[in-house]
Amino acid sequence: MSGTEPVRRTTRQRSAVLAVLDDLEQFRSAQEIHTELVRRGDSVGLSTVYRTLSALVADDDVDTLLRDDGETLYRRCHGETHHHHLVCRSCGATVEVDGPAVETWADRLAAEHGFDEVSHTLEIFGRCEKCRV
Amino acid sequence: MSGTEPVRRTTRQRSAVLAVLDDLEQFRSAQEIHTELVRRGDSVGLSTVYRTLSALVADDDVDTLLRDDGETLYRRCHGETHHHHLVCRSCGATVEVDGPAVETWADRLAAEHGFDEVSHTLEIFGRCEKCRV
DNA sequence: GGCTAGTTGAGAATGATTGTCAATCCCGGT
DNA sequence: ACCGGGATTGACAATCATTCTCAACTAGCC
Repeated sequence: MSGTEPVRRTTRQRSAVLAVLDDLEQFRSAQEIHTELVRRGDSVGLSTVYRTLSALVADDDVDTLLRDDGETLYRRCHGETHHHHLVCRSCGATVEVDGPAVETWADRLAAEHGFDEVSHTLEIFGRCEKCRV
Repeated sequence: MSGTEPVRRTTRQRSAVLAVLDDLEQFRSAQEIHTELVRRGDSVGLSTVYRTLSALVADDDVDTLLRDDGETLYRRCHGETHHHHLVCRSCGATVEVDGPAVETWADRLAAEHGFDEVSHTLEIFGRCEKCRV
């Protein structure tokens, strides 16, 4: 079903958002990305930032992360496959990690309890070396 | 530091919120809990619902869960210790699960990358038996 | 150069959550 | 039972991220 990715035109705004994402290594909120665009003098409407990010997520070009306060963070990821993140709470530095054992554990557990269509979220937060006092 | 839990008085409102939490087996949003209170004719101000839930979370009497859309869900849990949840996406039925291997894996991984003050979030979503078509 | 459907953006709307602050209530002391 | 004061409440405003609206704009194609 589908596979018919809706056509995405190449616009100045879309390119600008992608440029910011490519430059930033950390997870950033839509608001922060918008601010960065303004700072660069390459201003893009806030609505457009949200729309573009949603499209990128739908196309699996960007990863998302839900912060404790419910705000959504975005980041361009390198790994093609499913992976998790080890994120620094202060600076946002991110390490992509695999957790094959966790995946199978979660699936088996769910199956044992009669659940199907299983998915899971797993993120690790901490403080990286550079952010120690 | 601290240990001095601020005193919590016993009020009608606090009891009402706890009563609802005890009756419900699933994760529920603050808004839903507020609505349920009104339905019971045991109305409590929305601010108070939020305040009470925050206090309960601070006292480790209630567990929270962040839904995909960023809304916070609350539930009274039985396990004393740290645990995770297997939650049904349609009906909210919840199974409390342990994941000792995951804990150590996460901690070791974080340490290897020079992170400290590590915490993590892990929730499993699926569709329970009763909710199959 | 035009056509047209996808795209944009300013601002309004939504919805959860938090802040304000005067009125009210719990509870230990009396 | 009666006080007094600090904890608690609640109606409402304020905040904040995110989504919606819709007229104006533009990329890609003839």
